[in-house]
Amino acid sequence: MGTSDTRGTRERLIDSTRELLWERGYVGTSPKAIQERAAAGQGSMYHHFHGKPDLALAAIGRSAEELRARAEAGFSGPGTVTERITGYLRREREVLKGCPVGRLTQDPDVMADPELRRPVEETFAWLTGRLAALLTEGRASGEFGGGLDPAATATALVAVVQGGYVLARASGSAEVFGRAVDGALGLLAAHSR
Amino acid sequence: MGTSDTRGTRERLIDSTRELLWERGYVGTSPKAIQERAAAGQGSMYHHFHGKPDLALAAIGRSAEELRARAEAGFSGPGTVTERITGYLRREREVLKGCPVGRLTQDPDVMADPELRRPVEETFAWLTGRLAALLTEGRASGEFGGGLDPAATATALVAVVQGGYVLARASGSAEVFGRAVDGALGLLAAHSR
DNA sequence: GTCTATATATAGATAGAC
DNA sequence: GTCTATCTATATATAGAC
Repeated sequence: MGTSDTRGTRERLIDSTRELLWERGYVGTSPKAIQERAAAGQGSMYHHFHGKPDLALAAIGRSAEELRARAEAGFSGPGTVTERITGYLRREREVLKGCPVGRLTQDPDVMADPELRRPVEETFAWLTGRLAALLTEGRASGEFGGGLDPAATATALVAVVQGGYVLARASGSAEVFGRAVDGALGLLAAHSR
Repeated sequence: MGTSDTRGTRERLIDSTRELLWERGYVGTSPKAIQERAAAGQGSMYHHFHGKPDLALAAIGRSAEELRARAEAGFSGPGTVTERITGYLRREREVLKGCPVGRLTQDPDVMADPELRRPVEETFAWLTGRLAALLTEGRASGEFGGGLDPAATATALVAVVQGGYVLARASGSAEVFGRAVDGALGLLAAHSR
């Protein structure tokens, strides 16, 4: 994320909030911790933002945007649908840190606030829809059999990624994430022609 | 869970801690909130438990035990392997509340404490192993093709459940969980003979 | 824009009376 | 076993000087 000194206080505050939300969640993140990590004072933080929720909104929006951009980069690249989906699933991730957006679904205060919740909801709706479109494309081109349900399969694939993070964190091993993905790809392969 | 008055203070404290850990996580759960929900005083809580971590340990152990028992009930029942796995995946769940054990993987203070973490780790190791054994059984009996990788597939299935919770919470809709499960079962069906 | 002072509420406990 | 008092640290700000 690059919390460099040249970024300006406002940006550093957003970055440090993103990191802390990722590591500790919303309830576990205090203004003081944000300030310390950003090397900013109390006054600076409350000058640039109205408070913790306001800062969290900026941070969550940024993380959601980044997730989307990274995924889209893989989806719209070259290759068959299977190749692009495989690339997305096998892309390098900081698996043991979990998903910076997905983890927010476990934060009651985030989910209770419509403003904070929206980016989370939209991110997964977009991601699932995008994968479903790819699968539809693959079915139309004959890459997959007609029995494949694009919407359900797309949802399952996104779930494997999110669940893969959970299992990796539970076991303390990034390999488990790879195993979940391999399992999903193995099943998907059975649907190929 | 039944926080009835007849259960004894100690049990009520464990129950209310389980509920709060489920709803708000470890960091988001205060001793005061636990006491209020259990209708127990400060003194009672610290008489029965050494503090928040001690109480959390009892609560997490109980939840892990319950998850395991419920899963095993479905796994060891009658029917083909596919039927039993389908039964497990489609079993009724409080989907929008998330998984009481899986959500703990997002709690940094739980994962940082080896004692609190162990039940979480063991639960998913057991669950994945148990499903892998079932899939191996199904492959041996010819229910699935030889190309199916039991360990990877089992991991993917557990991930679909955990990720299904995440997506359901993100969208605010329990249906999404069912869609993820349907997608996984659709893929698994392609591996059947 | 940033800093320091100040303020209220809650977290997470300990001590000792009953 | 349970209750009340007390305690220190932190959460989450606001106010006003510089």
